[in-house]
Amino acid sequence: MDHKKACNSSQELEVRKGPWTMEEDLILINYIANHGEGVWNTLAKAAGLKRTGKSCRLRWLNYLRPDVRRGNITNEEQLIIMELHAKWGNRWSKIAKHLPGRTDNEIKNYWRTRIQKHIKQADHHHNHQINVNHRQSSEMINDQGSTSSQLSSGTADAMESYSPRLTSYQGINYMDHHQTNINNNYPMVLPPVATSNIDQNYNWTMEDIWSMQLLNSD
DNA sequence: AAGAGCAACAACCGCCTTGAT
DNA sequence: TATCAAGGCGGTTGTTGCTCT
Repeated sequence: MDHKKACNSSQELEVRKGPWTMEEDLILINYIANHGEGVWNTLAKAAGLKRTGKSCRLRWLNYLRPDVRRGNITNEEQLIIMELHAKWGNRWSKIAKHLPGRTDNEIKNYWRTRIQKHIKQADHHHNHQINVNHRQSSEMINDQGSTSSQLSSGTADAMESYSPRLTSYQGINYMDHHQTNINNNYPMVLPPVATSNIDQNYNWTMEDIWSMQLLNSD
């Protein structure tokens, strides 16, 4: 009795972390397809996933949802992001609502890794020019005093300063990138639904997985 | 060819809010 | 009204792949 209880509690404590495997993704997709979203902790247990509800929710919202758009942030989207960030600051989920298919996490990463970097570079360059030309008034230029709206005042500079590296980055085929991740991280054990489609040269995509699970669901 | 450094992204963490009891 | 669980959000970190030397 007590022993059984101890075993159960130790099993309950076993929580997986880190990258999701393809198996876990398929379990989550199938479960949501059949039972719907919501009550994530219960969902995680019921689906047999050794993940927290939070982890399941995040994985679904940011990655597995069929309507998630991935990669290739367009120039229009860039402008919207910069405009809305100037308006609202780091309200990523609010900004994401104005970019259909984009997630707050993706926008946040995009901002931090690219836009913010280029704005800082542009500000630095701008400040340097000002310091050279107007040393006496340099105390008026203060990085620490930059608010989000002030940062956004560097928008034009930032857009101008987008490096060739960024341009080439925009040309990256994200699905290829993702396929690489799948090949590296996911075990080569596919569920029965997928085995008939296994091809050594076939690159699996989430679209494939999603369409497969739709075909598989009754 | 190898390794160091960097960029990009996925995922986790902690805090806050909200809703149910 | 107080308490607790779940969800939502923003910040941060870890991992991976690419580029450069």
